[in-house]
Amino acid sequence: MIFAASTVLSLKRKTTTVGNINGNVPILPLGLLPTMPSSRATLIEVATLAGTSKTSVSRFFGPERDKLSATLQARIGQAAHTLGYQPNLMARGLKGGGSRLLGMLVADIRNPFSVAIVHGVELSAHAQGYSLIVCNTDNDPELEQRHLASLASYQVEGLIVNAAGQPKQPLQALMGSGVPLVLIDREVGQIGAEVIGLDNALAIEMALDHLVQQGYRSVLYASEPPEQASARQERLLRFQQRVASLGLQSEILTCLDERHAVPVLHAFTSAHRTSPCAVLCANGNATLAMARHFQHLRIAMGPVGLIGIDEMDWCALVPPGITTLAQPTDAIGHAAVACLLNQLSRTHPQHAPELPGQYRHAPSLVPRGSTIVRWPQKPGAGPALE
Amino acid sequence: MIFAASTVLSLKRKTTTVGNINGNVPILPLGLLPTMPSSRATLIEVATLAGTSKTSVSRFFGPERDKLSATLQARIGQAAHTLGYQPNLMARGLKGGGSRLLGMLVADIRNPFSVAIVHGVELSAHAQGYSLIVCNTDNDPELEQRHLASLASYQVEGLIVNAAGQPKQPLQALMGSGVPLVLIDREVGQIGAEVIGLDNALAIEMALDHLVQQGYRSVLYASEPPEQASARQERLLRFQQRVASLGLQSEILTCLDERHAVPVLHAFTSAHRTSPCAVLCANGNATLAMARHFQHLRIAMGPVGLIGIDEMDWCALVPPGITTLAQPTDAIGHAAVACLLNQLSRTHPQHAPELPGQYRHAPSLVPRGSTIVRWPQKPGAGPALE
DNA sequence: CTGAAAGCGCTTACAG
DNA sequence: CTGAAAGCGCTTACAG
Repeated sequence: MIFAASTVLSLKRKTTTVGNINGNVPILPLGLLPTMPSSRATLIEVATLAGTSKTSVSRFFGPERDKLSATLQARIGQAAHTLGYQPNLMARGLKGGGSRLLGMLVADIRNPFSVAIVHGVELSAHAQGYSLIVCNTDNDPELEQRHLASLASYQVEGLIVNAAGQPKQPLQALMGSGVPLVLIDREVGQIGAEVIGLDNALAIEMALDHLVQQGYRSVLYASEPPEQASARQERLLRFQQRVASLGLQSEILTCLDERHAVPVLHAFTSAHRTSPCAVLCANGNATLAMARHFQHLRIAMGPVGLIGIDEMDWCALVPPGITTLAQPTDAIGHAAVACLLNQLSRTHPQHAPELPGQYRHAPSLVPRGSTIVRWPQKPGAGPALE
Repeated sequence: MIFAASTVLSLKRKTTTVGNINGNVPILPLGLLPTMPSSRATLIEVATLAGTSKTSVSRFFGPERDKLSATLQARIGQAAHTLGYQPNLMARGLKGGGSRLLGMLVADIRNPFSVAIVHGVELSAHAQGYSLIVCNTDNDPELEQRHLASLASYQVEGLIVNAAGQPKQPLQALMGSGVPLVLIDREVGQIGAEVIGLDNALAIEMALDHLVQQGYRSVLYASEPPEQASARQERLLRFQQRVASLGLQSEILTCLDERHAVPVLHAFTSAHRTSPCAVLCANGNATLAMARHFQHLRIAMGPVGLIGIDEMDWCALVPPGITTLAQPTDAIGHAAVACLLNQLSRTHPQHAPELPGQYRHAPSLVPRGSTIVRWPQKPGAGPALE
């Protein structure tokens, strides 16, 4: 009888045929396919094949296609097709046709929220005929500077920045040379660019109102260190204001490391046995960390409330479900692109000036078991800690 | 009384007037900063300021910098600095210096596994001086074709493709025109490009060995539909082989929708009350779906085993913790870039030919409560359903 | 060690 | 409606 021989990993890994294949790269059939074009077709080849000029071919692929006669259009289309021609966007960008590239700087690509925003931006950008270079800065200000320089090198037509540090100089330089800029979620100094993101004040209000409605009377606010990130600052500030005006007891935790946070959480819940207390997490990372700490301390969610900004796909899975405020990430991404293109349209008035959407977006409350409890009959009694 | 209002940040930021600001975009101070360069500096301006030729400036920013005298280098460096010069990579790419751009196609950017791979690729690419254009295809073959065309337009020097469909034609065309290509996780026809990813056979073996060791005697395999995705096929195939040779009872589920999967899961666990049974999930999506179904049916994890390929940050959070096989995503991303650059070095022998790492990577088992159970004393008895 | 010149693939006035 | 020509910012033989 096998009595839980846990953790015995038998990675026999011997010759599963799939060993490490070093050095010896298989030879690719590159030179072996003489029928393949050895390099991409160019404008001039299309022109020659179609029996016309470069100018006309260029027009065919630009906004002036209508000015070509039907027959010419047909010939060019035919030639381009048989050659598999794709305009070289780098060359186009060089001459003034615009690179049709947008750059995006993301502070932490492994954050699901960031990814959701990138996804929204990408959808919107592609819908407008732009491609997107995404650079992840891993919250490293130095790397951020390098990426910014690199994006400038690629002649991006616009920049969407979720700042890691405060790259005020480089951004100002870019704006000075006419590159439209929008910020996502975080401000950078007084740089005069639009910041698009969550309506942070509203989110905090919604969270606190919900907690109050559910009967919680004291709140521990859990956030990563707020310096440098304006969204965190806005949320924390509003929390402080609101908690005061609601007459709630409160405490603030700005370091989520287990060593620091677990004792704080423990002390907080212990101190508030006489009336229901809850934890409000400033973002997804905080929610993840605090959920772990709840588990570590075997604190039951619900009896001690837990609510967090940012919805994640596992929030419903952790019993009894974690209440969240979901950010409208697609809308935010869309607004960022719209705002960018709107700026672009000042320079290139041929594009219709799109209305930028709103800049501060309302979250939506997703109530779950972690904040929904039937308190014991006796009013004023502490939460059942089952 | 405010209980420990620690860390009171006085973020004055007073007008938190974060309402919906519609239409009315604030005017940017673009024209108001006459000291700013109205556009990016060019090679020729640097040359003029440094009192030298374009050629020398170009050399200064290329691999031939050493060939310039120390004084000339100093002068050029100085001039470039004061002008804030950044080489225009699009122009460089045009002439033959290489675009220094890599393209990456991702089937589903919202999948944490994909994001982790992108992150690894990005790290590695930047370390080698390349930038990365990431295009997400949302598993849409048509969109995939468009993105491929678009990447070609940007003259990427190499392509990393996590295929959504079977874009054999376009990829072959690209390879034909000399663009290095590596595939991630999924094959595309018999296209002759390296596939980099998990050692799927090994992963399945490790999962089954672990389950057997833990005393489970029958296994339900849960996967998204395997057509089109070679990794899914490889995993499924190995499961079938292995389960046969181990003499396990098994069942296969290839539709994870609640309507379809929940009854199957219910029937499976009901049919195997007499000996411990477990569910093996083919990837992170499957794990998420099946965890939901467990919850829906109130099946206790552990007594009914649950193990999945792909580690996710919440797996430890769902009690009693979900056992996973973590993919070494950074290594996979790194291998992809190395393989690409290795191909590139054939064409440009000045680069040292890097050794490609291995192509099939071993996962690592992360054992948790969902597969670790102390079975009841009586051997042969069913799992305790607490 | 340094530079004049040609050319990468495209766009855009300018002229028919 | 169509095309010849100049030029975008850079690199790279080729000559000194």
